[in-house]
Amino acid sequence: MTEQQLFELHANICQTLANPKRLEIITHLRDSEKTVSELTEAMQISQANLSQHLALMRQKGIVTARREGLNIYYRMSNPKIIKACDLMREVLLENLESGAVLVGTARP
Amino acid sequence: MTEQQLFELHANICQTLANPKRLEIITHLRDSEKTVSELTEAMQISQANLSQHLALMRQKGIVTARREGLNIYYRMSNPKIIKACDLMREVLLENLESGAVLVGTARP
DNA sequence: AATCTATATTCGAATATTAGAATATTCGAT
DNA sequence: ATCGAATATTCTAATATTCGAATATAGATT
Repeated sequence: MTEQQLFELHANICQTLANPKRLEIITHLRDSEKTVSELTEAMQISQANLSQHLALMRQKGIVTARREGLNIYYRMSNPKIIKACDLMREVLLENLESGAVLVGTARP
Repeated sequence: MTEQQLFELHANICQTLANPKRLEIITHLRDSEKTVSELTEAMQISQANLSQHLALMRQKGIVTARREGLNIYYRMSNPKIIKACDLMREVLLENLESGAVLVGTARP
């Protein structure tokens, strides 16, 4: 495992966090596991699209799933992810307060 | 500023970290500022491409730059970014040890 | 076994990102 | 003012991501 490969895997994790809906999923899973239905109801997103995001997060090891009857419960697989997100959010808020311009989703 | 907008800006920060070269830049800037030349020599990357990455990181508030004569020194704008990266790296290493499959840059 | 409910997968078009190539800018020295 | 060194920008083709639409699967219920 070269350092370059580690950077690539690390970038993969960041990439998985780099989506507003997935970040919202993470905040919903912050304190407790949730079913897909619960998430669908809590968010403004289609069930299919939510399932796509969850599949991606599963494959990257961000969340884990367990089935219970018809429902599938998702939870964060590692609380450090939440910590990392919190830190980035702090940075964001500090930058906003200091008047930095961070708008725009397209490449600047 | 709605919660949705915050998620988008947050995703923007994650997106900016979601590239192996940019993560490598961050590790090079971990302890001290560096000039573009120093970074170009330390990494396997063209000067033009490095400059592109630095511009993106500047615009997202990840790094800041100061000129001194011909050289431009870059440094991390907020140590919390480094902390967040460290946490994600820890998660990555833990996942690797537990045998998770996280390979592949393409969409899984 | 037929059916219903919850969830997942596949496909495709629109959009975004990446890195190389070429070129431009900025500053210091002569 | 011109030149050279350091850095930045623009353009572009290749590649990757996103989300809706349609469809598929797994388990419960009758």
